[in-house]
Amino acid sequence: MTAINFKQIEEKWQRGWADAKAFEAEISSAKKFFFTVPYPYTSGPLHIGHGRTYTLGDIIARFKRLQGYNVLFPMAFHVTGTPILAIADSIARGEEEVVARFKDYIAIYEDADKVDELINSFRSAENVANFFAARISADFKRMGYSIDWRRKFNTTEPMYNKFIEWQFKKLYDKGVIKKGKYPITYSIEDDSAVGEDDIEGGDTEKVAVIEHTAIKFKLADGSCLIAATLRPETIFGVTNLWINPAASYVKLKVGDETWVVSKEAAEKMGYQKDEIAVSDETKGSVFVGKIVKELVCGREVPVLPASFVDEDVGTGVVYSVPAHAPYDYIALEDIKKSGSLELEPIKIIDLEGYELPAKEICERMGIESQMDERLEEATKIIYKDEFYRGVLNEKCGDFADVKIADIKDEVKDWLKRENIADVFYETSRKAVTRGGDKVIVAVLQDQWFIDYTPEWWKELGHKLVEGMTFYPEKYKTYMHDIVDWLAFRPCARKRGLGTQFPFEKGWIIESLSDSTIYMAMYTIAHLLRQLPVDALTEKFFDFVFLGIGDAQELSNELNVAADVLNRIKDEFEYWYPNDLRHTAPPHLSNHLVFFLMHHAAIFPESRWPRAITLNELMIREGKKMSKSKGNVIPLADVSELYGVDLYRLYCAINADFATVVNWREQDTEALRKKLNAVVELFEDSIDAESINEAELTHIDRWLLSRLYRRLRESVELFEAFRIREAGINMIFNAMNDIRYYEQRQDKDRRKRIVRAVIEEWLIVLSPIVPHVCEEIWHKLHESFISVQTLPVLNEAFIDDRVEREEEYLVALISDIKEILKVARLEPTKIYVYTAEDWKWELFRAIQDLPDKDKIREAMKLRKDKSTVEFVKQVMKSKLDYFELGEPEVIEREKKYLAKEFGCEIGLNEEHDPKGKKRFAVPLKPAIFVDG
RNA sequence: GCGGGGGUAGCCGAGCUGGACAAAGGCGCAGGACUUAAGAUCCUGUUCCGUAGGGAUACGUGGGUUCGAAUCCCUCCCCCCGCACCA
Repeated sequence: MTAINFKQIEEKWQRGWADAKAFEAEISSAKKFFFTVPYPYTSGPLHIGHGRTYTLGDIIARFKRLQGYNVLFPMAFHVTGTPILAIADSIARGEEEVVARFKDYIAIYEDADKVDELINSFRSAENVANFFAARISADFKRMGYSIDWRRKFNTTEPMYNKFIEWQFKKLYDKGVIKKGKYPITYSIEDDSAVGEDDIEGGDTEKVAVIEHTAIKFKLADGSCLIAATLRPETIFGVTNLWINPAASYVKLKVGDETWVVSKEAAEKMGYQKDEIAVSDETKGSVFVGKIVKELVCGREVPVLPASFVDEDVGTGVVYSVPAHAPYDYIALEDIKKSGSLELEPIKIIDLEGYELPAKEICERMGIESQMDERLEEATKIIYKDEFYRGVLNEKCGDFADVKIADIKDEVKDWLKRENIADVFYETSRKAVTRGGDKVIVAVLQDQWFIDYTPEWWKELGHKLVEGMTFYPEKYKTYMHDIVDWLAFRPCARKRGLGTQFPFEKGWIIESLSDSTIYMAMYTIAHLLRQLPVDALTEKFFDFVFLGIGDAQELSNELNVAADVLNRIKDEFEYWYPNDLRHTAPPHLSNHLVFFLMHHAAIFPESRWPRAITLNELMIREGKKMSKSKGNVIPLADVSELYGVDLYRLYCAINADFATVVNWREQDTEALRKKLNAVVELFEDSIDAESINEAELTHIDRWLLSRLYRRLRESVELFEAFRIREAGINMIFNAMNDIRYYEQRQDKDRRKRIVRAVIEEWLIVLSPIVPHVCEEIWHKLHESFISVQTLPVLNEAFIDDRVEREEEYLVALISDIKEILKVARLEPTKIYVYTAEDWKWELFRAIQDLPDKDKIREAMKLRKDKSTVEFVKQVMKSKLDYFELGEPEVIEREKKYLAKEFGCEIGLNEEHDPKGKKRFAVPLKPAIFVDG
């Protein structure tokens, strides 16, 4: 027997499929199945984790093909957005880390001598995108995915731009494209918004926009010192303000008020507020010693100096609550040490376990200096504790006796209403762009949004979700929640690759908003290429997608033949809607919900998506895969390292959709052995002489029954997307059946039995491991297994009786073994006693009765003490009733039993020295061992 | 915080619409078969007790519901994930 060269057959059949155009889908009279997975973003190589989703997708597509569907499984590439641009910019700037990373990426695919030239070309975003798009499509071909590549496109192509414009016009007409204010992370230097990809370390440590409350404290001259805080509820406990004497402060004209904040804060505010004027720069020391009035209770408090105040965080002014803020407490102690100041903390929060929380936490942690880094930690502990467990006390007016967690927002809103406070946005941490410029928060005054809040839209969304199938099912409820939660979403940006926003110059459509109904493009992409871009007008898409307008009129207008227009429309109408979208749960609250909502808004119900399946992610050796950990295996290396079919099998079998797959080297080895065993079994059996029904023995029939049953179950499992169970059934369980058979029979005969089911087996298995199945199939047939339809399984061979007889035998053997083990006997003869007829009769009569009635009914039928004992035994043994000619079965298998135990077997003989016979119940014979 | 998921034998991991569950499968470990040997493969065992097919104890913790709970309800402890404009 020759071992299969996996790599060689992968290439052979992939070429074969491509040459035969096996997966190019055309309109036909057959029932269609339009299947999509998300197009990959082409900013780098894909790894085995990404591969899981695409692989399971391909398995589903292949299975649907077996079911006789005309399957369309297309693919495209996502290019729009900022990351690719950010990468190209970084490389153009010569950022070492990025350059090194992309050199590594190139080296995955290309020879070392080409790397420098290619990395040079990566200064252009387009080249980055094209390079990876080409490599990823090669990867996908190497994974054996059954994709129709003719419909490939990318999201920066002119025809795609036209399509997106159309989509936005439809939404605009519905009145959901709106303008409004919105805080974003922003670079002053670049004069533009910055995303996670633009920020230094943004992928590992996110930068969020945090809303601070900026509270006004009135100086004698009428101007206000503005102190920013995350804990506005503590305003009741303020004892003083802190200011950094060395830092610069400025006056700020805001409306008819004058504010004093740090110079840095003033600059930030310039990006958050309309029309403010800056003047009068001074040092913080100028304010030290002044008295300000807090506007809640009207108390007067002093401004004191503090070195911990950072002019570049918040407003550079902090109000002090020494009872509850460790920083404030320590700073106040310092001041007291050096002077004669009479300030005592004002306690406003009751917290179990503390008298004065800030004081006690510092004492417990041994913190004494303003510069102690542990102050940060102390602050976190107190903040959290007080937030969840703390209650505002009687000093807090209307807010007293309420938990902080429940009152915080109300206090904030009240302060704003009373014009005591304003909003100031700050980044969650200090951050710079990859180019080294400071990241601040800016408030865009005219951001474009999609407004998902209209009632009509929510209703349609829920209706759509309700009518869909989700697997795993739990995601349906979850999706309803997401539809409710979805509100306003910015849909355009100033920067990035993408389609021009049609309603205002200078904006690009944001890259998730341009990926919502793109499945529709697959149906017609290959045909649109033959048309001039100018022809792709709003009316054109209205005609194709919505059936609005007349082909002839449109033909005249666009100068495109009417039959071409009709052909395009037919193609769309044949394939749409999307029957199944397979993806991963992280997409639920963004891409998927937009996908659903936009379909609901734009298309009629008949074009709404039908089903969504989702698989969890993949980790490796128990850890998350990430480029920073360096534990990523590129998809491109799978064939070389493992073999594609092994990888596919692992994805299919290792975990259900809802479970994270753990890629473990040790497990891949175990699975490799298993796959090899299956392949060997097929190869070994394929040439065996066929067997005809008359020749079949009991155990032959048993194996056939098992295998056919497994295949039938597997098909059902596939249909329910339970691919893992289907795979286990056809690989592990079936192999166990065969091993068992080989123990009972000889190997040569096994070959003939396997030969009888081999074609069906291969077909059902082929979605998971298409290459090896194709290889073996071709020893019998010319055609591709990948385009077969499911066999009609020979149900007649699925035989309950045969299987139960075998179960009976297995149970008997295991009982005998148990006895031999416990009694430590070397048997000389084993006596088996089957239940007498009267027991069987009673057994049948009482099997369906509830336990409590069994004895009474049995006694009615047979008045004898032994009846009671027998019924008790039956109840205890919990036997499942079925008819079986016990003596016949044992008689038939006497030889096998004798061989198994190496001694003679006596069946229902008189010899019964220990009186075991009376213990026999139906389906559980009594046993006596001589030895 | 809001929302979601989870804790199962030495390890990974199924089961979780309550009963046949001492709990699938894999790995590991032990013994055996095969082999000159190694590897591969196959068989047996892998909580405790038991000289007759049985019993006891077990599925994070502590309670509860039930004739019966890994599975349902509650307490507590611990772990993981998402929270938006970003692909």
